[in-house]
Amino acid sequence: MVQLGPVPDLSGAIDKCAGCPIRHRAVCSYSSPAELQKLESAKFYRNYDAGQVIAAEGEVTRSLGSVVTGVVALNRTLEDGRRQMVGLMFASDFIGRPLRRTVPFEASAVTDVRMCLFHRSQFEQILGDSPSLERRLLELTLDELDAARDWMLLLGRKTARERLASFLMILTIRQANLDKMTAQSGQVLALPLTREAIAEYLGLTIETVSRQFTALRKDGVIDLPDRRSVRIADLARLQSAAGLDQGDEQFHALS
Amino acid sequence: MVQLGPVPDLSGAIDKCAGCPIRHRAVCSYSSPAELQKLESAKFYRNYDAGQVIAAEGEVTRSLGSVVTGVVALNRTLEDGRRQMVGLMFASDFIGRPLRRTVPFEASAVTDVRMCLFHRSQFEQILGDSPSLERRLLELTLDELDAARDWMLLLGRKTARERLASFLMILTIRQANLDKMTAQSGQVLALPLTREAIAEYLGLTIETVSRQFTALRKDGVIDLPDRRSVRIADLARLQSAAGLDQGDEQFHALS
DNA sequence: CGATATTTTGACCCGGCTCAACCCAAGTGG
DNA sequence: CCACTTGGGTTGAGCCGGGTCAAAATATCG
Repeated sequence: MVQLGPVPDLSGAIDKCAGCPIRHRAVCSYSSPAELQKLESAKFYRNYDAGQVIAAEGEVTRSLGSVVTGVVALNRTLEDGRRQMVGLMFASDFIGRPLRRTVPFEASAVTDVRMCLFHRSQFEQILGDSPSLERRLLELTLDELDAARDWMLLLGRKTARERLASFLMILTIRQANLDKMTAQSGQVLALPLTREAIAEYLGLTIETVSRQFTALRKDGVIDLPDRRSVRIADLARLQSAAGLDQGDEQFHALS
Repeated sequence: MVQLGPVPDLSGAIDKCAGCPIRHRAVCSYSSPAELQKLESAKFYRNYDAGQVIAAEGEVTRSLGSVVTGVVALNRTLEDGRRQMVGLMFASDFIGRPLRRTVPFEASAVTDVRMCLFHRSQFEQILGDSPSLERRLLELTLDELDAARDWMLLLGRKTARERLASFLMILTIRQANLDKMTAQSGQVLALPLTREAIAEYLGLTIETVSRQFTALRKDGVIDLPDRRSVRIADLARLQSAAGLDQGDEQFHALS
């Protein structure tokens, strides 16, 4: 089902940073042309199929880099198999920790994924004399920490309904921002995650996620045109179902 | 009950960095003597009483800095009052986000606390031309992100018993490291947190925390000499009660 | 069109929450 | 010195939201 190990697909290794779709938001977005030159010669691309494991839990990783397209999930697992997602990375997000040998979680491709990668030692070397790279990495890490803290509130205190509504709100706002629009009722979301992945994100079971989808639909908050899309029928009610009324900071900080 | 606002206690503003107890672990630990000079002239100390709010949720903060002594909790709150702790900071941990105007959580002193602070604008300026400061801040932020992810696993998937055992393990290892020892059975912990704060940390109610303390005691895993201390009667069983067997990465990464 | 995986729905159960009472130590004032 | 208060902690009884187990419904794919 799930294929292990990276596929050494080097197609597109000749791509230029200049035309890169994540050029203005990724870790390299503050880099000068000179720095970009160094990064450009060090980088390489790799593609992963949906479901593929990018890095196993505890594995010694030799490379790290940015998501160019697609969605990557980070998961932690208990011995008995209980799994909790601890990170969900979209285009321009940076995966892999400089200054650390291993990753304490599993990274897997949720959709087909294209990564822009560096060998760790090489990246750390460039990082060492590139303050702009380091500054951007610090910013990205702070953003992730904020997201993790919102997520902790969700996991620790919210009901199943609030969790699912929060998740849909996050996706809605994110997509609206990407489309340079404001979120609004009628908006249609393409869900990149399976029910199982959503359950892992929310700290619930698949069954509960499914029931809450049904409940939100019956309440007229959302429509479910098909299994992989959601139409936001009533954004205001979705937001209040998420346990956050307007004016809350969370949904402004999602870049 | 809880006193709002910072107490302008400037006692000890003349302290030198050289003799600082957190000199070798805080954000300044990589700084050269020249950089330290700049930091030294910009810093100031402030003390807070146990229970005092250091920064309110959403407040525009004008300063940020390191915990010198004591323990600080970061909490997020839902409209209806449900609270979840999202950060627990000890000596040498850094609080406050450079490059951000507001904090999205409440910071409050769990014990009496002493902070080494900087005005935000001044700190950001120094940060701008001090790669060693920025490097250390990145490391500290990455460490916090790791801790946040472990915490998410706890909140999303662990039982009440596992949560409390995990919390006690974390405190045990942290204290052992501070004492330059290895954690072991017989070790006695001074709990800095009330039952309420522990419940906020663990995403549980006070009652459940109390019941789990009793259960662990009855099972011979811990002793409770008094309400604010715990004796680790059987470290191995505590560890397995935490849902992590030996060899797990988590308890090595706690600095 | 089977065959397999994903999702939904149903029935039942249980761990942790709620509500309430009680305990205990540390003030506090008469 | 003692009655009373106050705040934190513990314990008990009962309930309920979300988990578990099972089966049906609905994709998806050779």
